[in-house]
Formats: sequence, structure tokens, C-alpha cells
Amino acid sequence: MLDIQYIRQNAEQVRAAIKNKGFDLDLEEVLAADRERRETTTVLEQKRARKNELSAAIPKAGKDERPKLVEEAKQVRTDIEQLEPRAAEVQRRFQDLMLRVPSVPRPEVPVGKGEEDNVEVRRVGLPRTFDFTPKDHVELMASLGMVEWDGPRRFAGGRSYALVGDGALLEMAVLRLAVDTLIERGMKLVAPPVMVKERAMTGTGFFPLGREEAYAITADEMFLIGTSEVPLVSMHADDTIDAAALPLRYAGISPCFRREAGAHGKDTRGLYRVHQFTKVEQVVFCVPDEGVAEKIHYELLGNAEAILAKLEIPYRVALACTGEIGLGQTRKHEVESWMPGRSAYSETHSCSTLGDFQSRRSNIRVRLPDGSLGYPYTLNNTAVASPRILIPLLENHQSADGSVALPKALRPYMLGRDTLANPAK
RNA sequence: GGAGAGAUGACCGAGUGGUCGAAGGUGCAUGAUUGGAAAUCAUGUGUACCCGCAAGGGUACCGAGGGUUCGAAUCCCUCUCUCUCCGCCA
Repeated sequence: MLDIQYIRQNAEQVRAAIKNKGFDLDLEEVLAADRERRETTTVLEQKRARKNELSAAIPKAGKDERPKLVEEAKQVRTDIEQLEPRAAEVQRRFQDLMLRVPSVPRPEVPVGKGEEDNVEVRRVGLPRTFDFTPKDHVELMASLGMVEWDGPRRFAGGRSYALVGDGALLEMAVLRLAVDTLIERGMKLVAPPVMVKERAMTGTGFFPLGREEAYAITADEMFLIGTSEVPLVSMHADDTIDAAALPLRYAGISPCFRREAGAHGKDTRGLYRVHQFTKVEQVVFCVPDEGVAEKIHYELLGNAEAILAKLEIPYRVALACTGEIGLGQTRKHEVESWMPGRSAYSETHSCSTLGDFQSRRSNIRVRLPDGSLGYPYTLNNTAVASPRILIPLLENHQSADGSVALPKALRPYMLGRDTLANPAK
């Protein structure tokens, strides 16, 4: 959410943000609702002031004065009761519109519509050239006994899978490697609730737009999170954090659930796009300062890259264009890992700065050194998300005989083994 | 799931219909005192929105939402959360 005063004073920039980010919103509607809201509250507050005046005067009034005052007070109350529903309606409409106003991208963010407009920043590592026909992760995992498809898809539906044997072990190893890396880098590990109330979804910017992307637990009005960013940010909802305590660096680990509502028929093969996965996520709160936020943004990006380096996966980093960044994000980098089975770099990480967008929605504040209150900035980035990360991990390290070499950094988490091989062989 | 207790400002805690944004204490800030500190004394110390160049003014907020009343932190209803006991349970 943006500051309405900021919107009033920078309407042009906000209009541009709406257009460039590709949202369907008429800012004039927002501004009109704001004007209407102020008009109705002014009238209402004047009535309330009169009401307070009268109820203060009544106990002091003499016997003969009293009935007259009570009479007027009753009238004023009736007036207020008539104004209130309209004012509430105007307020509701205003707030609903405010939740749909996107944040303004940082100046360095390229204007563009889709992926093709993202700007590649760097490539690290070279895609391997194979002297045999490489298998994709589906074939590899099948032959290595790492995954079950048929059973899960029968009892749990499309995009379901079960990691088994080395598949499950490898997932745990990768997650643990990521966790340890982040702990070494000063982040606090959190295993948060994965079922949350609507407020957490709205507060982090995933609702109301994108509501259809979340699984709802209707009986209890709860929602399954699509990322631990939701509970980690919400953990501080309504808090006032002392500036001296910032930055707060968290590493969240949780299962994540996504309906993939707009992606029917897309990426249906394998483990690339699934409804349930496990993710280690970095979330940081920092002081409201662009310079500080930028520094942390690159720190988070660096953490993700360090993990990819340990996993010995080639990747590239791209600065996402305006059309590819979300409602609240002011800057986003995507890290795309090389996936031989797709012969392409595909997204495995997403690093975002959100400014005070989430803090405002979640009512998270910071007490600044001068005693004033502000809204902290939030940032987040994937550390590792599995099973998606298993795709480049397995495909890049496969051998001609169908076995997979384990990167050195992973071996301690894999019982000291250096290879995954068919158990039958 | 059953029975009960509770939710007040940064914190503790008073307040059961009227001038209560809310006593008192603690903490914090500033000043006095001191060689310096402690102690002491004095003053100040919430947030959001609206109007205003400002000074300042107004409204709302005592877990949330409704209701009663001229008037609600105080009375009534619903909900949320916390705690205790019983049951169930990984």
C-alpha cells in the first residue's frame, strides 16, 4: 500500500507505475474516492463535535435548559446515524482501491511487458556440453528411484508427486545446505505457521489480487501460504521495531502451496511447476532508506548465488522489467538456473525489494533515531526451493551411465556419498 | 470438545454511565542540583485521519465488531486472542 498523500502528490508517477506494471486500475477512481472520503468525514466529524459538545453541556445545564439540549442531541445522533453507513461505504471503497495501487518501481527497473524485456545482468558458470544424450530430471529420477508419480496423481490429483528414497534425502540435503549457509550469514531460522488468516495474505500483498492463487481452508477461514514470506513478515504485524534492532534477517523454511490457477497445461511435465513444494526463504526488515535497502537486496542476491555455487549449478541473473514485477515490488532480480532438460535458463530464485509496501499494509513500524515513526522496508529472496532446484542439480551433474555426481558441498548431507546411482546396479 | 478466568497507554496497574486520552507507579526525554554519577526535585512523554502556511483546532481509538443511552473504558450481544482445569491427541 502506498501513502495516500504520496499518491496525491505524485499521481503521474503512480499512473505510470500502474501502466508499466500492467495493472488494470484507474487512478482517477482512487483520487475521487479519496476526495469523497474526506468530504464525508468532514461533515461527519462536525456532527460528532456537536454531539460531544451537547453531551458535555447536558449535565451542567439547568432543569429548564436540559430538555431542549437533549432534544437537539437526539437529532444530531439521528443525523450521525444516517451519515455513518455512507461514510463507511465510501471508506471501504477507498480502502479496497488502495489495496490495488502498485508501488512505484525503482528508476533502474527497465520498462517492459514480459520476460523478453528483462535485462540480463550476468551469467555464472557455463552450461555443460554433454558427450552423450542427457536425460531430463524425470527420466533420471525414475531410473534412480527418486520419485513416484502415479500413486500421488491418483490420490492427490494433478501436479502431485512423492519424493522417495534418495529423492527425499536429496531434498532434505539441499534444504539443509541452504539453511546452514544462511545461518552462517547471520540469519535467524524460522519454521512458521503455514496456515494463516486473510489479514496476513492481504498484509503481505498477496490479496486481494491473486486470491485465486491460494488454497483456502474454508471451514476455518484460513489460507495455505505460497511462501514463508507471508508468515515471516506478518510475525511483526502491528509491531513497532526499534531502528537499532534493524536489519532483522530471517530465514524461513516451510512447505508452500500454490494453486497455479492461471497455469493450466503449463509446465505439466516433471517437478518444475507443482502445487506443493518446500522453500527456504530469506526475509529482511530494514530501515526506510533506499541505500540500505539496495545494499541488502544485493546481499540477499549474493546469498542465493553462494548456494548455487555450492550446488555447482550454472545460472544467470536478470533484472526483471516492470511488467514482470509484482504489485508491491520496487525492484526484482530473477536467478535462472541452467536446466539441460529444457535447454534453457529457468527461474529458481526471485529477489525483491518492496519498500514500505508490506509494512504499511501490515502496520509494521519503526521507531527512528530521532524519535519519529516510519515504516521499515522489506526484502525477500529465495534461498532454495525444492523440488524445482533438483532439476538443474540432477540434470547438470548426470553421467553417461545414468548416475549423478553430488557436489562436494552436498556430500556431508548425503551420508558422505559422492554419487547417486541406481540401487539395483 | 467441556468448564472457568482475563484482554486498559512503552510496561505495571486503577477506573462499573458524564468534563476519561484515561489516576498512580515504572520507564523514557529535558531542565535543576553535582567535580562527575546515583539519589532528589520540576516539566514533559500515544497513534491515525481531517482542516490549517503555521500556531492551532477537530474526530476516532481502553482486544475487534454491533447494540442501549443525550452521553460508554464502564451496561448488553457476538467474535478473536491469552491463561487455568478436564477430555482427546502427534
